[in-house]
Amino acid sequence: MARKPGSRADITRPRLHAAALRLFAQHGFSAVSMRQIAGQVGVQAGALYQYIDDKQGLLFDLMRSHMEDLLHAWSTSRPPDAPALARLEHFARFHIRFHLDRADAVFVSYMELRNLAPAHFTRIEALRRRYEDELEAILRAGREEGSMALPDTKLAAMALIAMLTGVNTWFREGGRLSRDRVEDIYVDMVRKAVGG
Amino acid sequence: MARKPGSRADITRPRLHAAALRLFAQHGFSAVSMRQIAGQVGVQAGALYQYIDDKQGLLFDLMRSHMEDLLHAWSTSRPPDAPALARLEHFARFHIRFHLDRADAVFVSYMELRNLAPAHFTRIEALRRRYEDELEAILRAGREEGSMALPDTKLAAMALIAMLTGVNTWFREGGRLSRDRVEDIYVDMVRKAVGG
DNA sequence: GTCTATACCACGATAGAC
DNA sequence: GTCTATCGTGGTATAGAC
Repeated sequence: MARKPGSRADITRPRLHAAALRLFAQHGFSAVSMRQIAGQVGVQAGALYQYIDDKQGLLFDLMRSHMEDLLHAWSTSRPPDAPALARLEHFARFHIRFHLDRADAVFVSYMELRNLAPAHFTRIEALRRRYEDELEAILRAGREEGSMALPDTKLAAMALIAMLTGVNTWFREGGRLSRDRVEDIYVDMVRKAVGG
Repeated sequence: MARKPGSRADITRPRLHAAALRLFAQHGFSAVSMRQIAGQVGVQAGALYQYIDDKQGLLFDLMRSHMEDLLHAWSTSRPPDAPALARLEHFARFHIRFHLDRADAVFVSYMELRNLAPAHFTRIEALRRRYEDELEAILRAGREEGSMALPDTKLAAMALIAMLTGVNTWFREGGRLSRDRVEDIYVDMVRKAVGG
């Protein structure tokens, strides 16, 4: 599609998404005004409606992008064939890294679900469920192999994801522990937690 | 203090707290208006200012009550002297039960920290830290006893709390698993995760 | 202690000029 | 594609009657 003279959509759209994500993460969806977002982008509030249907649709776009990025990144990172414990370790390291790299998107995607319209909520939940299923498949494989002792793989998947995502709540770059060290310690706990 | 004729403060105050907690949990602090809260309480919005300084102070009161309830409940539930692994199991069961019983307060206290004034934030964080320290003390004892293998007790405490609190995000009463069964499965994972 | 009434301000979203 | 201007609504908080 030819770019019209004077068109700046390819600059403004990413700026809009970046500003909205940062502000929603910092103050919460309802606490942020379209005028605030527009101020960060460098346009007037009315101009934003070239890119969104309404404020709530903007939130949905941000969450969908995040979940699709997550699923895509995992699908290209996932190791093809390996023992389940190795795949579990790979998942844990992938999860921690991906989530630490996108703290704002993670925060918004977990905290603002209640501000989605029901139809949008359903679609985001389906994407999240697909990701949880990826972990659960590894745990089921481990149980079948006999390398993991798990009374309930669904519940274990939820427990492990909560634990791993929790890194985001306290980790600060430049703190007492490096990312790699944190990863190592979590991997150790994860492997032991599922062990037979 | 003598109760004036027509005074209904002892009815209205708890209703205010209950309504605010439920609405904040459901829609988010910023998305809820004083008029909405007043409607649930059965008074006009202006009347609420007999009980609060402002909306933000109401949020702080709710969070402080929750954290003080938590610390008090733990201090009366905590077993005096026992092996660290037994104390850890007791903590895990206490944590899951207490948090499932107060889903709204837990949700608000974790999600709305960003809406506290800095001075209030500091006080809530101090209370939360005291609770985390209770778990960390158990983990340190376990390491000294030799019953737990933990490279970093602070990090392990954060990981376990995130995992246990995560039950709130998916557990539904009357679902596939009973509370007791969920507790058992989590306790099993927690014990294994810290194991030597 | 609660009411009605209201001051004052900001919100999301749209219209029409450029 | 962005601007200015604005519509209609609803926000927090307060004042003063009862």
